[in-house]
Amino acid sequence: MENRTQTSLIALRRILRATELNARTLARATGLTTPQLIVLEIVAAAGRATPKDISGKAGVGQATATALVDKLEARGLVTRTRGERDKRVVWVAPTEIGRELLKAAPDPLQKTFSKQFEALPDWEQGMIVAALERVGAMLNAGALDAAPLLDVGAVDRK
Amino acid sequence: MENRTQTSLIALRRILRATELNARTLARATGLTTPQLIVLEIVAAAGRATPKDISGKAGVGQATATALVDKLEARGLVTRTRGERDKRVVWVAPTEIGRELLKAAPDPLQKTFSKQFEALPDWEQGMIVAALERVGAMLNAGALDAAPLLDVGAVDRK
DNA sequence: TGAATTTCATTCGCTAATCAAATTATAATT
DNA sequence: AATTATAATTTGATTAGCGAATGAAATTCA
Repeated sequence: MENRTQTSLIALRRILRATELNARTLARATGLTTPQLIVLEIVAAAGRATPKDISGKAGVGQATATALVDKLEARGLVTRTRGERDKRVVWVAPTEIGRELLKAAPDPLQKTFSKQFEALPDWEQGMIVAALERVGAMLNAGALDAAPLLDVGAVDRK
Repeated sequence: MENRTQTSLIALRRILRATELNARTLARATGLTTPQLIVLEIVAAAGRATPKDISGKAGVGQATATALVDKLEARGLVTRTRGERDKRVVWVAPTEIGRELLKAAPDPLQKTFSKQFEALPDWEQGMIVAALERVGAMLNAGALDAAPLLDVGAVDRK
């Protein structure tokens, strides 16, 4: 593999690691787990959301979304309300406490990044945006590739 | 927040999302979960490793490392051997099957990325490397380099 | 209209990951 | 010899997540 490819992959991994660490820190700081926090953010950003919305945006199954909402509801961070028009749906909305929690625990990584990014000269900001978008496009291009299925052997059970 | 900052954050999220999807795809393809795959890669890259090594490199607790090694051992992908010199330690080493699994399941995301990256004109490659490193540095500015638990699944092999 | 189908949310049963604390065995130190 | 340190494991708990099944409501269609 070429040197530059290697270098770029390493750089990418550093970025991923930083975000992973950040997620854990944030989780500890708020007393919520990362998926719970994500759900709360989705709900707060949208004003209200159904479990189905949440499931789609958070990238988890509906059952999991329900379970996560359970946790948040138990902590008084969100409320559930049956839909008026369509009684099958449940609207999940943040409580005041939920909103305040998000406000009080702003993403430190995002903050750090924003601050530094905004201090960069114009040309460099442009370069970074272009590069990130390029990389994102490249990574998403492969998302549709079929997964090579391997015969790893039977799944063991005890 | 400025527009460009916003744009760059969105681009970053797209990258993260792609890697998450990739981890799941990979997990399905190999029949292993992401943490299991990471452990196998660590072990294979080093030739052999103790649970403590694994714990450090994967960024999980020792108990978790032991549990993950259990799974891999049950599937015949790694072996455990007591240390000769120091009988407290356990050396975890990949089996032939384990090595072959890794060889047969190259990271699809990494592959896609590499292929496209290498097709880029020289100046653009340079730009991307520079931008990624810049971003990595910015994100890591506050954080300590501690736990490299990556979704991307590949530990450097040179 | 009434029956079949679809759509949502939830529940249930199960597996995986993870940690902290306790335990066991071995090594090193005093 | 006794103490302390280190390595791995076991134990007990929580969280996340999936898939299948269930129930309720809306929609389609005959």
